[in-house]
Amino acid sequence: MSKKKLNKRQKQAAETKMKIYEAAKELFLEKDVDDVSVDSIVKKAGVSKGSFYVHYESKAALVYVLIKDYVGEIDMDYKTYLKSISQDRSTLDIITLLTEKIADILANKIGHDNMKWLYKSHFLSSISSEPTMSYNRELYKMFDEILSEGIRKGEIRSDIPSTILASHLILAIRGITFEWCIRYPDYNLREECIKHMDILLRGIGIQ
Amino acid sequence: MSKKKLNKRQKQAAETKMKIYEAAKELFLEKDVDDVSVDSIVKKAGVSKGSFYVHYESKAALVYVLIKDYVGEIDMDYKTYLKSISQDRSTLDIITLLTEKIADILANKIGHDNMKWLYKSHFLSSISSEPTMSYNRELYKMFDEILSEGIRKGEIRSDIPSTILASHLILAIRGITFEWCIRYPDYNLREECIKHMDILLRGIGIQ
DNA sequence: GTGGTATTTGACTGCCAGTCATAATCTGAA
DNA sequence: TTCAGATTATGACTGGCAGTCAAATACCAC
Repeated sequence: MSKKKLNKRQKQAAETKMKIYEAAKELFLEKDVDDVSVDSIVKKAGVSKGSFYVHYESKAALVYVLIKDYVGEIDMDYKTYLKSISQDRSTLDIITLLTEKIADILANKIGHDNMKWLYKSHFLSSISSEPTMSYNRELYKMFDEILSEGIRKGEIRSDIPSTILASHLILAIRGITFEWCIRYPDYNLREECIKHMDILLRGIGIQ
Repeated sequence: MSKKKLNKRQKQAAETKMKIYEAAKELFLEKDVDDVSVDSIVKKAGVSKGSFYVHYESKAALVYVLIKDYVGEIDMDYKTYLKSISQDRSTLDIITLLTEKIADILANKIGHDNMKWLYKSHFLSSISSEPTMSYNRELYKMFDEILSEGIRKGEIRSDIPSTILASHLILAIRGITFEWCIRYPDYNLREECIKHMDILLRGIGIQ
């Protein structure tokens, strides 16, 4: 973790690894991950191909790290936004607003191409889905907190545990995002999120 | 469409094409589509590689045809089942039953490996998602019919058109299936479909 | 210093989708 | 019947890419 106490060799190695990471990051922003070869990464990074495989087990392993870091960043964005919402809103309002924010970030910050690739990566055995799918992901915790508070306030049905409800809501957003990835550009992510949530939230509210 | 009126050459060509189709079908049942090379298909079919590309533009084009045919078959299964359900059930019951049937077929008839590959194929630019995703797909029509009948009977909220509701329900099933593809085997498709539908159907019913 | 280790290098392997020049076969018009 | 042209079939070959490996280099600890 600490940058200190590295001898020259270790510094050199860390530098090489970082150069690969940064070069890959830039290239992946330019084009689809599948269209970026390891050769092009090492060329951009100014290191050899053999070096690449010393620092990363495979191309997929590098992509995994990039995704993991990026998901972490995104979840911080969500958290920051959530804190900025005034607390005296209804639970359903908060969920709706957060959902809209998520749709915005997916569509505008991350973008369709990257999202599409991310979803595809879930189907590649070489890349673990853990960073995005883990129930320990910050996103699940956020929804869980909102929902358990909603149950406490009597705004949300209490016959299903908040963690389960959270997983259903996130699953739904994922379903809509999946649909968006495929139907793009004939599909408005934000709009469809709102419409679908309207139905789903009626199903989790107190009737 | 008709088998007649083919001269010797055309018969021969049709035979070759069919041999490729059948060989591919068998191989894809044995292993993941990505692990089946064109070379292995033509070897099994007993034709040359060049011949393959006379009949199919690409490996993806062949897979497309196989998927299209298979989706057609599956939709017929759904339809047959739907007809077998007694008509005097409530709309919500019918939808629940149909959803369970779909989950059964996906999990047991098609199976996890094939479903995973099918979902992955949506992210390959070489393979069109049209057979599964088209709103003209038989599945959408079936849900639409059930829902519009439900609206007519006053069991389903009437502020959203039945076609839109149908798309939301199918999207939800797709979302759960997606989750199942990734979380397998730690995820029970049938069970989760039922639980999610329970919430969603509360949201589309008359309150 | 020096022996051993971490790091780097790039040519090489193996795999696979797709191509192409060539050959074999059939058809239909003359 | 004939044969020129069209269809279909062949398989060696190309190009691109992920990953390997033996050899070279640079560094560290003793």
